[in-house]
Amino acid sequence: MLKPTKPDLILDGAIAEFLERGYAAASMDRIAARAGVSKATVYSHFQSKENLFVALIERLVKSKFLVLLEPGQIEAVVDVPPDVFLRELATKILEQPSNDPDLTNFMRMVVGESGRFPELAKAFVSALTATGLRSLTFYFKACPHLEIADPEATARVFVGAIAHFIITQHILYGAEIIPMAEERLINTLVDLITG
Amino acid sequence: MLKPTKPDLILDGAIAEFLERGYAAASMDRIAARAGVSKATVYSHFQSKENLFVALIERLVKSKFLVLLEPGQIEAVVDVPPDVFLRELATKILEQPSNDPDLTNFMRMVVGESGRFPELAKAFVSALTATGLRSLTFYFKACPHLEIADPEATARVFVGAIAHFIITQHILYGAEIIPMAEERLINTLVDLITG
DNA sequence: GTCTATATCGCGATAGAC
DNA sequence: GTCTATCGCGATATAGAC
Repeated sequence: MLKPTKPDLILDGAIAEFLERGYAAASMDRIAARAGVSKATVYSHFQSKENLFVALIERLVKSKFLVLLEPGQIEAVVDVPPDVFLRELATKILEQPSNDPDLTNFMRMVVGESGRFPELAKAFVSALTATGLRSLTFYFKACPHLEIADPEATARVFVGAIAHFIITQHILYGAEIIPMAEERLINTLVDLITG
Repeated sequence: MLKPTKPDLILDGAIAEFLERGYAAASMDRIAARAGVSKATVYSHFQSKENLFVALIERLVKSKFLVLLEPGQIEAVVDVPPDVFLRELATKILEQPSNDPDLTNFMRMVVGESGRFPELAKAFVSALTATGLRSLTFYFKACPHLEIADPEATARVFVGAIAHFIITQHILYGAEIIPMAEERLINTLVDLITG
């Protein structure tokens, strides 16, 4: 499509503005300017700043950052050795912040606004965390020779260790304070789970 | 002391305001009102909103939330069985959000403002995450019969799994979407590490 | 539908009396 | 040191022409 619709232009401008400044500091004037439309046009499509923000985050949750773990990916690889599969999975997740720098600011905003926008936080958990945990739990159950007593809790440990590593190292700039090679985390995690 | 100083009154008011609304939406008028002083008095002690915010977060990082893991605590218990010790440690950390509800909003704010206040994020990582990891790494090294190949990375897994559980369940309201008893995480984590 | 122009308000920060 | 009163600005949101 050569001519994107105005709402799409507005949402694109809003992404940049909100991700850069956060909800409260984002300006509807700047969003309109970035989109190349007037402020009145923004308000004719989204009735308020809060409406625009909610529509935006829901769009981001549903489309842009859903690639992390697609349900179909895991079921197809039950024949690969578990340590190889888990190592690849961990590597792929840890690469995400480098592949899409927006992801870092997006997580900052979801966490930062979770107290004032609980529904958005829940949408994030449902779409990303819950989906990933469900897939990984399914995989652990499908690998009976791993003898995992509690597949669901084991998935929490795996995802939690990796997600917190990303939060600490990249989002909170811990890489400059307590650096650690990703391989060490991956090796330790895979060894713990596959024995 | 019967009469708290003005700066302390101001900081107390600022805590509530910033934790409730976040940096950008916090109002210097409301902070002054909460502290029971005039706005000019606030500016005479802290030259700007940003200065006040930085002073506040540094105070919170250094004092209020440092109780999580004191360095002296771990060294004294090398004779307790590791599984018992790790279980108690995990339980204590997981209880923190209930013991101090401010902790939840504090973590929301540190993560949410980390892009615009990187130094505060680093102060948080240095004071809390790094301290906790250092203590736990020391403990793992002092338990040679656990045969931990990489104590530092193992500490990351332990702390990361628990911290991410808190973030998902409490900060992002995941408890309503993907509930899980804390015991299951603790059991799984301790079993993985102590074999 | 989209624009320009404006209404209304609260913000961070300060001047000046006491 | 602390107050009252205020400045200048940019915010969200809207009215009305086209």
